[in-house]
Parts: sequence; C-alpha cells; structure tokens
Amino acid sequence: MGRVVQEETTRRRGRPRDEARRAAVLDAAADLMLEGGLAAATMEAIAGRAGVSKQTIYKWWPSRGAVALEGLMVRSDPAGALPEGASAAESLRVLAVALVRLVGSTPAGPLLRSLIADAQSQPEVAAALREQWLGPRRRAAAEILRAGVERGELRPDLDVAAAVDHAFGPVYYRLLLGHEALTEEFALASVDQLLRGITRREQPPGGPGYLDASST
Amino acid sequence: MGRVVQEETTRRRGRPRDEARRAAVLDAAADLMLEGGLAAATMEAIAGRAGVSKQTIYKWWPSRGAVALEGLMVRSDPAGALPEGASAAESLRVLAVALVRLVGSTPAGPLLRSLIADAQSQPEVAAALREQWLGPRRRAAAEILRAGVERGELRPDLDVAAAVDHAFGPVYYRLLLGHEALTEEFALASVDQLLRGITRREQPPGGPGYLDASST
Amino acid sequence: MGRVVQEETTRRRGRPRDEARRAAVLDAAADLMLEGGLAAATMEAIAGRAGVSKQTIYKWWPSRGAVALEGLMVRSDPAGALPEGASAAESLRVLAVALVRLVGSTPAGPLLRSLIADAQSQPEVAAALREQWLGPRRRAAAEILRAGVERGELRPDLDVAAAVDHAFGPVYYRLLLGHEALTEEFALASVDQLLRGITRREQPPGGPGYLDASST
Amino acid sequence: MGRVVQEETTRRRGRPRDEARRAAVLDAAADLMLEGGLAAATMEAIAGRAGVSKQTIYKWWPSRGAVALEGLMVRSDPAGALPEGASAAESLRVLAVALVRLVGSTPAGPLLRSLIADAQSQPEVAAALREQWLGPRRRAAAEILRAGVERGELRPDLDVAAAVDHAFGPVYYRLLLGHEALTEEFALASVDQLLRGITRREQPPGGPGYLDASST
DNA sequence: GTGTAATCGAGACGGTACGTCTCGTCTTCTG
DNA sequence: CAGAAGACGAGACGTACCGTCTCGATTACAC
Repeated sequence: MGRVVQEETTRRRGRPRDEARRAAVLDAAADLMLEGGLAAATMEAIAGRAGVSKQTIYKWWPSRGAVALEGLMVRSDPAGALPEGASAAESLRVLAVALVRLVGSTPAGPLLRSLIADAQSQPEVAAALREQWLGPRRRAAAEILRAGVERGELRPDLDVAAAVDHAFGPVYYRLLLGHEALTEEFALASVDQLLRGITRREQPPGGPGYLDASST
Repeated sequence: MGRVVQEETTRRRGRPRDEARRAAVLDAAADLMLEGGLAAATMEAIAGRAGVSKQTIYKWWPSRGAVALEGLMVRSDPAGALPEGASAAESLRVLAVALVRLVGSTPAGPLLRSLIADAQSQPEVAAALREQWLGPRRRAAAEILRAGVERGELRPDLDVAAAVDHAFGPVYYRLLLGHEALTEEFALASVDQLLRGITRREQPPGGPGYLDASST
Repeated sequence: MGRVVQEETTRRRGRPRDEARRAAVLDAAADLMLEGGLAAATMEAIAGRAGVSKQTIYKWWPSRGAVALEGLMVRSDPAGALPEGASAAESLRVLAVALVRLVGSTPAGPLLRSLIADAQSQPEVAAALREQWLGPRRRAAAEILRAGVERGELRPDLDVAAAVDHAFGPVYYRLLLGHEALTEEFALASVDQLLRGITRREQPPGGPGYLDASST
Repeated sequence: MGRVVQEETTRRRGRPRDEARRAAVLDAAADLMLEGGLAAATMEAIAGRAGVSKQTIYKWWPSRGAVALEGLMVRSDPAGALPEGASAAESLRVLAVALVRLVGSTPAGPLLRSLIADAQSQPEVAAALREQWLGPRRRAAAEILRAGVERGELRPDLDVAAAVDHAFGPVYYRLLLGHEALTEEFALASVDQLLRGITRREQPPGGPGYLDASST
C-alpha cells in the first residue's frame, strides 16, 4: 500500500550518517561552482565551505564528480509534472523549457557543465552521468515520442533516439559552448524545428511556423 | 587575393623561433590526448614527450588550452573544398560529414573534447575556442544558409544562428555525452532534419525523407 | 598484611569492566609491536586486533604509551627472586641477566623500546616510564649497592645513582642503538666492569678515586 | 694530494641546488625540535618555518629522519681536536666531555633524541644513525683504546667494543631516560669508572678478570 | 521481574599530517 | 642569447590515524 519502501527494517549499527552534513556538502559544492566555476570546487574548498572534513566527503562519494552528480540530482526535481493527455508536441515543449530553466536559473547549470567537463577525462563520471542524468531524461522524451507515433501524431518511421538528440542537442551545445544565449525561446525553437520534420501531415500546415514557436 | 597573410615582412632580431619544436609540442600534446585522454596531457608530459623544456612551451603558449587549440587548428584543414555552386542543402551535408570525420577519426576529436572541457572553467579558453574554432565554422555555415535564402531555396524568415545550432548541436551533443555513436549518418540526419523544416515549399516533399538521409 | 588493597568495598553499579578485553588489548598491542615494530601498533590496529572498539581503549588508557606501559608491567614479572643473603655482586649479576632476558626474549623488549621512543616527545610518557618502570628497578639496584656498602663489600664513597647507570646504561644503549648484540655476557661484563672499580680493596688502589674524576 | 675528492668535474646541468634553502631546512628542523620536541617537527612545520615548499624537502631528503640526521651532522663538528700524544685516558675524557656538551648545550641533543626515537620504528633511520653518527664516534673511541693497549697503558685482553659501550652507554642512557641530570661530571665518572677496570696494573689485581665475568 | 546504569561494538566525524602530483615561475649552464 | 635542464613555491590530491562523539545492544546489579 505504502509507496515508501520499508528500508529501515534492519537498523544499521554505529553512529548513523549525519544527513545535515550530506546536504552541507552538496550545497557547498554547488555554491562554489556557481561562484568560481568548477575549477574553484576543489575537494578541500568544498570541505572547508561545508565545515566538514575531507575524509567525510571521501567516505560517501568516490570523487568530485560524484558529489556534483548528486548535487545535480538533488537540485533537479523529478521531471516536473507533465500535463496528462497532452500531445507529444506539447510534452516536448514542456521538457525543453524545464531543462533550460533548470540549467539557466539554478545551480544545476554549473553542476552539469562541471560534470560534462569531468566526463571528458573520467569514464566513470561519463558513465554515471549517462546513467543517472541523461538516461532518465532521454527515456522520458523517447517515451513521449513513441506515444506520439502510436497515436498517429508523428511519422511511423521515426528514429526516436536521433529525434531526442535533435530536440535537446542544440540546448547542450549552447550550454557548453556559450556562443549564443540559452533562452527558452531557443529551446522551443529546437523542439518546433524537430516537430516540423516529424509531424504526420495529412493537413500540412497545422504545425507551428518556424519563428512562431515562442508565441505558442 | 593570397589568403596567406604576409607575416614575415619585419624579420625579428635574435634567434628565430624553432618551428620544428613548435610542431613537436603540438604533436606530443595530440598524441598524449589520444593515448591517455586529456588527463594524460599534462604540461610536463608534453614537454617530456616533445623533448622540449617546459619554459619553451610557456614562452609561446599561455596555457595548456592554447596548445590544444593550436593543435586542433593545425590538424583540422581549412574546411575542405566546398563544391562550387552547390545548393545550401548539399553544402551543409558536406560540412556535417567533414566535422564528423574530423572529430571521429583524427586527433582533433580528443583535442576538441579537451578544449570544451577546459572551457567550462577557463573563460580565456572558452573565448579562444569560440573565436578560433567555432566562429569560422559557424560563419561558414551561416553564409551557406544566407546564400540559400537569397537563392530562394530556404525560407526567408530563417533564424540563421538557430539553424546552425540545430544542424551541428546534435553532433557536439553526442561527441561530449557519448550516449550514442557519432556517425556520419547521424550528422546527415541532423542536417536533413533541419532542412525539412526550413526548405521553402512550393513543392512540399522535395526534401529527403527522415530516415532516407544516409541513402542520399 | 595483605598487599592487595581492598578496592571492591563499594561495588559500583552497572556493568563491570570486562577484564578479558583488558588483557586482549594488552596482548594485541604487544603482538603488533613484535610484528611490525611500534609504528604498526596504532590505536586503530590495536582495537581491530583485540576485537575491541577504540572507545573502550580510550576509556581505560589515556594514550598509546599508557597501553604499552601497562603491557610492559604485566609482562615483566615482579623482579624475580633475588637470592637471600647474596653478595651485592651476585645480586647485581642476577638483575642484569634478568633484564637482558626480559628485553631480549619477551614482548617486553619492543614495548620498552616503544615507550622510550614515545618518551622523547611526550613528557607524560617519560614521567610514567621513569616512575613505574625505571624507578622500581633502579631502587632495587640502589638498595643492593647500599647494602653492599654497609656490609663493607663496596667502597664507602660510592655514588650509588651513578653506579646504577654504569651497570645498566650500556644495556639500554645497545637495546636502543642496536650497534652490537645485546647478550647476557655483555650485561654481565658491564656489571663486572662496575664492580672492578667499586669493590673495596685491602690495599687502596693507585687508580683515580671514583668521585675525583671531574677534578682531574 | 688534496684529500677532497674532485666531485665537481662533471658540472650538472640545469639550475643548481640552492644551498641557502638547504641550510634553512636544517635550521628550521633543529629549531622546531628544540622548541616543541620532535613531535613538533612535522614536515609541514619544517617547510613552513624554513619558507620552503614540502616538495623541496622531499626532493633532497627521503624522510624526516634524514633531515634530522643531516642537521645533527652539520651541527656536530668533526670530533674537535684531540690532544696530540695524549694518553688513552685523557683522550677518552675529552671525547666524553665533548659529547655531553654537544647534546646538552646545542640543538644536537634534541636532534639526536629524535633520531633514536625514530630509529626504533624505522630501520633505515637506525641504519643511517649507526653508520653516520655512531660509527665514526665509536671508531674514534675504539682507536684510542687500541692505541692505549699497544702503548701498554691498558690491559691487553681488553674487549674494545664493550669498553666503548661502558664509557658512553651511561651517557646515552641518561640522555634518553632523563632520570638524572646529564652532566660533564657524570660523563667523566663513566670514563674513569671504565679506566679503573681496564688500566694495566703493576701488581695484578685481585678483582675479576675483564673477560672472565660470564664464567663467574 | 524490572528498572537503572555502566560497558561495549560500530562507526561517523573534525582534524592534522602524510607523501605525491602538477602547475607556472625562476635560475643556471650549454651550444 | 635561445633553450634544456631542473630547482622551486604553491597548493590540491587521496590516505592514515588521531581523539571525540553518537548510537544501539548488552550486561549486571538494585530495587
């Protein structure tokens, strides 16, 4: 009945983990990345800022990347309610806007950039990032697309994985390269651009016009 | 019309820069990044491998990022001949394939990943990367798109910058996140997906079908 | 006449101290010092080896030195029976051989070396060592010498404290520096060398008087 | 002819070692041991006090013990002139007084105590200490004794190594245990006590023969 | 029996120092 | 005088113990 799993049946021995410190570490890491970029978020700085010893951090996280990843997961709520019964198009737009808001207005942005940077040289970070961050989000988007195909909204020959890349790749591109501002309009334009190519057309011009996306 | 700038007019005094060493440094850096990832390409390792003193490297490059950037520029030839008189669609496809080949089959891939990682914490690296790497490539693509608009191939209300992001963002996304293979087919699919949305349609289905891209 | 103080008059409440663990700690400490030198006998290692928590050790001993000292006292039996009515010479020889056997063939050797090492930087250890270990032994030796003087065996102008140092100093010297083997023969030679200088002679010796040394 | 080995023939390349820093490290280590005992002389404290980075210390010395040993050697001048043509007795007295002055009035005392403490758990320190500190001093004393035997001053059946222990062992004993003051008078008394037993006598003594001790 | 009080294991925690690593600067000597 | 060789200060790395501090479980006396 209870949706909360009974995980406290076997009470572990010894002094229990101090959850306040766990949060302090995650906060400190996020703050430092916000302030000075990820180069400023050294283990020693995190420990100092959090008022925690380095050993405590190493006890619970294997690397700086793991701290950042957990901070990222904590700070990004579980996907935000997708509207029930919405079309694929509408659902994708919600996801895109949520992503931009998350990385643009919360500590999750610097955290995510930090993680992707670390992932370039640390395969474990890359794997964790794909599994814990990217995977769920891509699966959610893929599910939306698959449902759209089934409902006849989208072309039946759709390459779902590629479509997800087309929708969100441009957002990550701007996030990491910074050559242009990462706005909600841009994210919506990316989704709409995708939709223009994959929407099933009996009645062609039902989709949004290219630059009208933000006006929707 | 010579595209090579006359840079040797004023012969500088003293011993001239040893170009052989310059190349050795760039080679060593590229090799190390290929072998052990960018974490292996420390300044000391580069100096040792190149048979050059650290000081010589610092003399000519301000940071490890600068070395990588120059190595990247050296290794990526000036875009390869674009077919004269080709359509915007064809030109973009050529660019996309060239990009995937470059980052997928040459030392430029690891170098580029390294640079983007460093750029997350070093604004100078980010700026240099945008100016020297991204800028020229985006300008080339933008020019192609603008020409396409002028020739009436593409919609007149096209947001050129966004379109460039839509064409190449997915490629960088896969390059950096590694969740799916970065193939030429995928790059072509990205371009085609873009084209489907921005091609001017008197005759609607002239563009390629979504999954037929690679067969073109 | 009972030498054991009545210490159990006021039975304390609560769970009493577990004497088996007390012994386990002392054994573990001694074993570790035997095996890996005193550097191996960390508090954590002792606790682990003894199957006891660190807190239990800190409850009963203030420092590692205190553990070692108690281990040393436990392992060195109460002086061994000195022969009744023996001469000062014979008694000293017995003490010397007992000392060498103790430090050479039992865990007391490493324990003692450990304690003296710690005593160099921890005054409390030094004090405890002098009071509990060195003091009783030196007093026993001094008493033997004083008795010898009174019986007319030894010179009346004997500096007892210095004589004790001359008899046992060389033994500690070899124990700690390890430049030569610490054998029973050597210890006996040290005692005999002392005796040759302090034994009362029928005809006063031509050599230098014992306490006149500094006036030379 | 020159007794100094030509060690600079092959000039090494690169920046030469900074001798000022070498001295600063040795001074800092000695100072710290004087002030706070050897426990205060951590590598980090030495580095900080000397205004030198830790890495520089580790570059030239393998361990804290090595630093202390070199400081000890630097601070104890090469034996001080022994009087030419002096008797064995006089020479030993000079050595003994020099030793007490060294360890009692200079930083060499704490340094030596530190080294002997470390030697208890680090075999390399013990070996270095025996070879570089104890060896030369014991050899000098042994040579004095051997010369005394040859000149007929001392008994021909003298066990030289044991005699050296008898002369200096008591000094180290008091240095390390600290149960009594380590004065020059005490050191002289130790030497004289030894001499009383090993000086050749016109009329053979009634006391026990030097090497017969263990047969008693 | 049922508190009540101490002991004990387990282990989290803030610290300090360790010895290593790489960075970027500097100093000297060699070609 | 350019450049290699490399010494150096700085500072983060990840580890090891220290000594203190919760916890919950256990044990024995006292009521």
